[in-house]
Amino acid sequence: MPETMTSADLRTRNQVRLLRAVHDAAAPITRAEAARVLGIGRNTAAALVGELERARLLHEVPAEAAGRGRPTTLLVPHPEGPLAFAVDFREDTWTLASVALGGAITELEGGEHDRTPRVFADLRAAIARHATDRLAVVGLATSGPIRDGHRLHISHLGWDEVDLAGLIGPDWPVTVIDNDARLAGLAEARRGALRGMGTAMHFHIDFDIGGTLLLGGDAQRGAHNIAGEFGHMPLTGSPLECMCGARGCWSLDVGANALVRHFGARPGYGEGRELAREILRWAEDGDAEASAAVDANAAALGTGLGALANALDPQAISLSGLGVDLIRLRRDTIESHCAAGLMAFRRDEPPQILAGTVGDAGPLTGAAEIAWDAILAPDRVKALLQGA
Amino acid sequence: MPETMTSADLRTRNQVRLLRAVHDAAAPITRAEAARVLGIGRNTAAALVGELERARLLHEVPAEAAGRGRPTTLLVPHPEGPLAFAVDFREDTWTLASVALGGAITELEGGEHDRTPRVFADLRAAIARHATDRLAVVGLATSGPIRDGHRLHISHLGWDEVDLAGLIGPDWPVTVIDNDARLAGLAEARRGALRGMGTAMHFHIDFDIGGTLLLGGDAQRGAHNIAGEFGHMPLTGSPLECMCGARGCWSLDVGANALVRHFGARPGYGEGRELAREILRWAEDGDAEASAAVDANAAALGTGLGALANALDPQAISLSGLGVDLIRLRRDTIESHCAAGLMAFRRDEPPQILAGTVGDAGPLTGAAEIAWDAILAPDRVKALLQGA
DNA sequence: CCTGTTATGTTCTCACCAAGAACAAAACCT
DNA sequence: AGGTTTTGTTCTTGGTGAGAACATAACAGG
Repeated sequence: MPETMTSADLRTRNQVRLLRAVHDAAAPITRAEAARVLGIGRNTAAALVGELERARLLHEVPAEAAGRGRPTTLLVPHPEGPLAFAVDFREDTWTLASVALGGAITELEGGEHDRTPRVFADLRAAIARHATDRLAVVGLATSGPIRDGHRLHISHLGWDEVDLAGLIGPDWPVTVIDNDARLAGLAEARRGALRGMGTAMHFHIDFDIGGTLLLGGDAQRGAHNIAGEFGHMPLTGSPLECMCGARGCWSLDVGANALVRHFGARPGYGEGRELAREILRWAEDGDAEASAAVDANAAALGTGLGALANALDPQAISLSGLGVDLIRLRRDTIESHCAAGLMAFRRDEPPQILAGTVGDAGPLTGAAEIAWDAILAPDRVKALLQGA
Repeated sequence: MPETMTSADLRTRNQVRLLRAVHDAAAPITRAEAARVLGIGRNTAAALVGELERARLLHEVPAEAAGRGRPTTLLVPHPEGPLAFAVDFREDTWTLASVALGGAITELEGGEHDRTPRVFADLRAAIARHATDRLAVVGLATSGPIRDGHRLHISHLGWDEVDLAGLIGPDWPVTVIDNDARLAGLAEARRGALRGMGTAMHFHIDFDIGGTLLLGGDAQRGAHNIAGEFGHMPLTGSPLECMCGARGCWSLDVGANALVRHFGARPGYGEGRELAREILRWAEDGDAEASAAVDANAAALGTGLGALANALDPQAISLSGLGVDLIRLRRDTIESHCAAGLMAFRRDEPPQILAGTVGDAGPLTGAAEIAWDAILAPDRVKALLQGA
């Protein structure tokens, strides 16, 4: 919302709030319910919805009566309304999906790629194959930090400061981009295990640890858009040098690389992920060596979480990727090491440690969220309303 | 601002914005200037100011003409308008000050105390001595975490979970309270070295390290109001056990306790602070032993800052307390160790490390800010306007 | 000293907004 | 079948900021 507000902006503001209420709700809400939630009168709600319907942003369908009272309507996405596309761009695959208001995801297409920036041309082509005039914004999840929003750095693809302006050109639809770990956290905050929490954290554990601090349902980005490298803090006393250039990083003790290193394999960004999964399976089957590796991983994970909880005081911490397995296999180890790292006075109220509920769809879901954030920006909604 | 807004709330919103513009400005602004800043018309500004003047929130005084054009008025605090009182409650002294809109501080009284919660009765009495009906809100800075906003824990006074409800009773004026390190950071963000920065951090280095993450000019509080214990993360590999209950805390290597420990003195919360200052002086005078202690302190400080910058990506980091001396004496050591702890790709754009400019007045200034935040809350402003 | 320029204050009209009251409608309950 | 409950609809009303037109008070320059 623009700082300055005229009485006309007030209307836009309430319409955005209404759209957000529809988008954020777990299930479709009725018009009367929306009026109650927003604290506005039924008459005003009717007027707002009417305009939004004409602008093809909302659609009213009869709601089956529930109890007494005159039947109302359900607020659902307009069948000809704007759509967000979401792209989950991974190590060697990508997925393109279409996402309606409310967050319903329809997978459109997937593909593999050759790990070169040429893949962006493929993505553009895939988007073009499915795009209609309903496509409003593309949200893209990628790994690696995206400095200042356009300088992409994906170390395991060997992409060093690739300029997104050269990849996402003027022929693209409006595109917003962020990194996968942050978007996975955003997805948990908006639609998953962290919903409704004022202060929370999320960590995605893959080769190493990426994460984000979530405040009021929004992911923090930092001054240069590269916040969230919690894995590169020296929290567990490792003596090793990290690929990132620092020493003793938490990620050296947690994640696929750390698991693999326990088995003497040289950690890197090749088959490490498969081997790590195997190690987890071996540990589950009782293999002693594998169990020790998983124990160490879980312990280091817990230690780091405790340290971070001291500093940032999250209500809960959710995990995705290998973190889900570690919770399943070693919750006690994680929690006891977390508690040991907590300041004593915090131990009676430790952060909840949760497995993410959005799961593998985290980056895609998060990408959809930032795309819809862009669509539901006041200025854009205002333009859509005026155009109609 | 309430989520729900009627057209009347719009007026309040703009009046709050106007008051904030006056409060936040470095120097008094004119009415025409305020209109430009807020993006409203001169007519609207005149109406808003008129109501605020009647409500004794603002006062207009003729501005000496600067260049051409019809002379305008300066917006200054109303001579009979509300005042905030700010209290800086320290280890064994306290200071009470009165703060007008705009942030001008008038020290009223100071005192010593016996380190027992009885001091709160003294504070209440001091406030009563100076209070008039202009007193609106008291802001109080204390050390130690304040869990859930009311459970006070000051380890070096031996206060363990003292309930503020028993100390700040219903006979007190409206009082807001927060801890000194966080408020010092808030002061830097609002009126000091961090002004205008979207993401920044502040650390107050005393016996140990307290700090806060500052986002958009506001200090983060966490889920239980106990965020900011950055000093209790194991960032520098210390093998020692910390008084907090964890192990290896950063604070074991940085701050007065760490300096004192270098000299074989048992760190605690007694004369440590004086000895630490002496060590700094000896180091300045060239004493080798003291220099080594200061070197180690500065190195550990830098290492920790680098780690935190990886995670949170602040634009700048400001320091207060001993941190100011460490910057003065060992900026290079701090910066080189910070750089070594940074991920390599961050090193060409490291966080600025700044000495705080609010200085010793940080907690008091921050306490005044949270008090004025409470006064300038939309609901309160609305009530004041209606009462007039 | 007079006149034009410039920035601001002031007044008035206007489009717009949400609240609220009163009434209508459509379901359920007994 | 009639009362109850919830929501939709309509109309009036008080309030808000924008914008245009004009007034005012300083300065600058001849």
